[in-house]
Amino acid sequence: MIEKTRVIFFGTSAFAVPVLEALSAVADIRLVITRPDAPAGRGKNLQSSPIRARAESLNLNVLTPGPVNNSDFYKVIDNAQPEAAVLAAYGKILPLELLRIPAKGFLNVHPSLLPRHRGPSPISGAILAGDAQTGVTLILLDQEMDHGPVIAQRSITIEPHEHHPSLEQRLAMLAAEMLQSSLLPFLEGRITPQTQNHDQATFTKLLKRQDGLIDWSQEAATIAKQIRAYDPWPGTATQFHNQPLKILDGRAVDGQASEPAGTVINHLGQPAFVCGRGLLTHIMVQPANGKPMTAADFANGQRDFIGHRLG
RNA sequence: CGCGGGAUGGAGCAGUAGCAGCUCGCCGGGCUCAUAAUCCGGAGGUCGGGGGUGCAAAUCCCCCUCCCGCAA
Repeated sequence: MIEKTRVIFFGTSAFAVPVLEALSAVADIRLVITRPDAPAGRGKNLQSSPIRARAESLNLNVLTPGPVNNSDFYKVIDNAQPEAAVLAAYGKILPLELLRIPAKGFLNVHPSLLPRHRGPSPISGAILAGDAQTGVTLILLDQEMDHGPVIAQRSITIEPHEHHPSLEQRLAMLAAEMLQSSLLPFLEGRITPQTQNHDQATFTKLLKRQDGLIDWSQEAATIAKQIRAYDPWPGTATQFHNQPLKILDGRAVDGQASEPAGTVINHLGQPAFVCGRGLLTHIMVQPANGKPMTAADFANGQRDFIGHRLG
């Protein structure tokens, strides 16, 4: 039996889980590096990363270092004698000294069609941009973010009303398939990485809670894309009676209204929100202490909802 | 012990001790070429569960279960 390639895996979020599983089938994973447990959720209990949970169930060695830019950590990595490393949604920038340790380099799974949507929120970036297609790119890491040469790339179609979670899940599956089919050919030298066309690079930024506050003066189409891109983080919300009101879904339609942007109006018997241009319809909301519901249901209990101007 | 809100007909909500209500939906009927229209009538609730106090509890006290917002 042939010895499997020794690799180290870096990853944190749920997107990385199928990738880890695929990797475990084709390589000898000596170490899994993920971010430390952190207080999270109601009650502020310590919570493991999805990768930590899955790696432990696969009986893999897991490390959860805080800072990774120190010689002690480099030594640990070096001692594992990795031929290559794979990184997927880890959440931290790795120092160049670390990238140099594995002889075959660090492979990075990035959920966009690089050089488009480099950076920390590529999936949201593709939805926000209104792209018809996105995909997964397997690259080698170099000193710049999402900048290295391309080993493999495949695209998929973004469905018309698709939200982030669905797209992320499909991209994760694609990423897992790609890693499984490309890793060995790359390590055996049968794939030559191709330099990216840096002139066409676009960049995404880290999403903050503030990004999820809806500006009703924007076009309905823009707001609808935000709703889909920011689900579930940071989410999209507005204010109603000084309470947050999450907007979970909505569709942009053409239409004019005399009311100012942010006003809730009756449109064909359903609540609709007036935007800078067009209307938002087919709305799902979630009030501060309630479950998700249609805007029509919400309006039944909040008699002043229609006609109210959201903030 | 991070902070906080909630559970009331099928859905969404009001109701701080004295006959359980509102909007929507549903069923039947009227009007109508038609409906996101409108009119008339009707069904549907042991008020999350258990215990306590009261002449009387959805409402006050104690315990339990479930759900959610903020924060990360």
